[in-house]
Amino acid sequence: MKSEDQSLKKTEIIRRKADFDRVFKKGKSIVDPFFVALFVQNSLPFSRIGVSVKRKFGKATLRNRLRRLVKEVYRTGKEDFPEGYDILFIARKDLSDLFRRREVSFFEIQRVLRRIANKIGEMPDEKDCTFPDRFLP
RNA sequence: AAAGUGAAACGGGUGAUCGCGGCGAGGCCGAGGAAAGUCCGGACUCCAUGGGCGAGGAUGCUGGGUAACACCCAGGGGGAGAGAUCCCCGGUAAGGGCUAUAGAGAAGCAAACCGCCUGCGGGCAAGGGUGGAAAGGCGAGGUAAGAGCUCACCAGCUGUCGGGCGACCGGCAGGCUUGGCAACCCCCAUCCGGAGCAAGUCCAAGCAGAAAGGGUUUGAGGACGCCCACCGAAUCCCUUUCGGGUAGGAUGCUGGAGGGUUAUGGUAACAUAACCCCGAGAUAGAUGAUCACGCGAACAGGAUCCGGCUUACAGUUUCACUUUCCCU
RNA sequence: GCGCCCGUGGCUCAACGGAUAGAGCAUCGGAUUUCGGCUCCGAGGGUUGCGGGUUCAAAUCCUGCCGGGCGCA
Repeated sequence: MKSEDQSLKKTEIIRRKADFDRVFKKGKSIVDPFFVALFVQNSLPFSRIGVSVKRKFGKATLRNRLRRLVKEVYRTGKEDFPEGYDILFIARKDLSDLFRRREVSFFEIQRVLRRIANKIGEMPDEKDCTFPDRFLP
């Protein structure tokens, strides 16, 4: 997959409850001031993302905006993210505070998510399982 | 022109690039006035069905509108304001309860602290004082001093006559008078069966219930309780306990008490008719991002659907009206 | 989508509609002690979550918001 493909289909978003449960239960975590990222391998030739936003984060418009920004960052920069993972971003309180003051732009979310994506790629103990999964349907 | 009152409308434009959801699939459509809070009212679905009583709840001036409402329109009374206008609304001579402190006395044959009068037995409720409230108000007559004791006016009550569908309004007469709180219980009138789209229906997958106890054709049980009718079960019903599985898909799911224009009826809310229009259907949940145009800034994102109410809201526009000032 | 509860000093809780909203812990000051603790005495600290209403009078009653918690499907 090359960077020309900037579409984001339904299948590239974590939707089923079982998938969410799997990430929550088995996923490894990366902690950032704005997000906690959980990720796990998904036996697919591409990655899927999900966003978890608590009701306490803000009102519905704010929660929707965060989801859209995260999806937009992933869509326009898939080459920055490793393939074959389910990645779940959980918004933290510091981000909520900034959101309420409207001090968060697309580029800041992009910067933060790229930083997290690089860390996922660097995780050493995951490499063992990466290759066999590529031959699965 | 200034100050103000009341209605109503708009509320993120244009272009480029990359994207998202739906469907009859190169096309078209794709969040709001509040989508919100979930405070009311319905539609719809299930509880087998019908009726009565009760409990509980809601509403509360009158008439009308509506599917219905706690909403809307018109009217009545009271209050605030200079006015446009705004706010409030059943019953206290059915009963019970509460009215602290202060005060002589706080709810009915009232009471006498200071006081007024006196024939020293007593009489009085005008003045002072207390209080949110002192048993009609105010003025005159009257008297030893006083009092609806008498009279005029005003308020209230009862009766009566007239107007209005009615709430009420107006006139006359009477006897002289009844504190406040029902957003305390209560009374009266009217209305309401219960649960909710995670309702409900179908398909697929999966596990483990022929588990244990109790009940029942002498009627268990049947969605607030009771009663009547009715329905109703022997591997197949009801109930308690323990244990196990699923969290996928379809349907409900959007064309409706729907909008717009015109005409008619009505003071109006609204109703009726004709013609035209079709405007989301997701399910970790679709509208976004970047750039340019000087800035792009409110509250805020559908989840079964409608009618209201309430709350939030940058900026802007329109209409009607009031008061004051100036000019013609 | 429904149903229910709570909000009072820094914390945990009281208060038939009636006086200056109380109690314990905590805080501060003093006494006691060589010092500290314990103990004793005293003091400060409240928009009763916010707004409007009923009432002579509201933490209490009614109502609209705000915040928090619980239960059912």
